[in-house]
Amino acid sequence: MVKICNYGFDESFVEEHRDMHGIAYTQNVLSGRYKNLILWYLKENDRRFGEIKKFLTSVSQGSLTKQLRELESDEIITRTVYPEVPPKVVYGLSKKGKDLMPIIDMMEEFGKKHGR
Amino acid sequence: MVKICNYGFDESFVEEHRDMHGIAYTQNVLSGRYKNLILWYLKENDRRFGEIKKFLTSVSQGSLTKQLRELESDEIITRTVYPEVPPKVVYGLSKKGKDLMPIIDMMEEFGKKHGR
DNA sequence: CCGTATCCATTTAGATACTG
DNA sequence: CAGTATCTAAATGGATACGG
Repeated sequence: MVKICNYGFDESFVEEHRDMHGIAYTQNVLSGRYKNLILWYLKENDRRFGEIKKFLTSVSQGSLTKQLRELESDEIITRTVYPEVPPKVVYGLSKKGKDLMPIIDMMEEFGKKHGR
Repeated sequence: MVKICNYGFDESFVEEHRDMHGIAYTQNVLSGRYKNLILWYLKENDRRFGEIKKFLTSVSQGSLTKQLRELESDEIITRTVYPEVPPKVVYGLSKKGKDLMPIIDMMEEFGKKHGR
C-alpha cells in the first residue's frame, strides 16, 4: 500500500473515507510501542531524555529516540536543547499534544476499569 | 521481553508502574492496523464480515479475521453466527466495546482538528 | 548526556489457495 | 459467505558500537 499523509492509508482509501479521516490520523499519531506512556509521563512535567529512558525501564535507546522523533515530527511534543556540556535535552507537550491529553486520560480510565 | 497480560509489558514493568497499568491495557486493546476503524464502523450498526471487508477496501481477508478475533477475545466486540447456508456472521459492540466509544469519538475529533 | 548507525529478531499484515 | 492455512513482505523494536 502506498502511504500518503504519513498515516498509513493510501490516497483512494482516504478519498473514499473522508468521514473517518480523523480517526486514522489520530491512530497513526499514537501508534508506537511507548508513545502513550511517554505522553502520560510528559503530562505532569517536562522531562529529560534520560528520565524518560529510566522511566520506561525496558526501552532501548534507539527505539526511544525513534519514538520521540516521530512525536516531534507530528508536533505532539517539543524538544529543547540546552547547549551545555554535557548536553541537556528536555521534552515537553506542545499545544497539540495537550489537546491529546483527554484521550490519554480516558484510555487510562478505560484500562483501570476493564484491564485485569 | 516476556509478555504477560497480553499487552506487551513484562511483570516487573507492570509492577513498577501500577499507576499507568490502565493506559498500557487500552493501548494494547486498540493496537492493530484497522481496529479503530472497525470500531468506528460498528458504532452505528452491527455489521457482517463481508460488509466490514468491503468498507476497509484494502484489508486482506486473513488480516481482517485476525483483528476481529483479537477484538473478540478482548471482549470488545461480539460475534453472532446464524446457522444458515450460506453462513451469516454478524459483529457488534459489546458493553465493554461501547465503553470505548467516547475514546473513538475523541480520536475522531482530534484528527479532524489537527490532521492534514 | 544524548544521541546516530548498523544489524538482527520479532511482530504484523498482505497474497493466494482452499473449505464447510 | 466467511472463514483457515501457508507463505512471504514489510514494519517495528532491541542490541551493540561509536560520536559530538
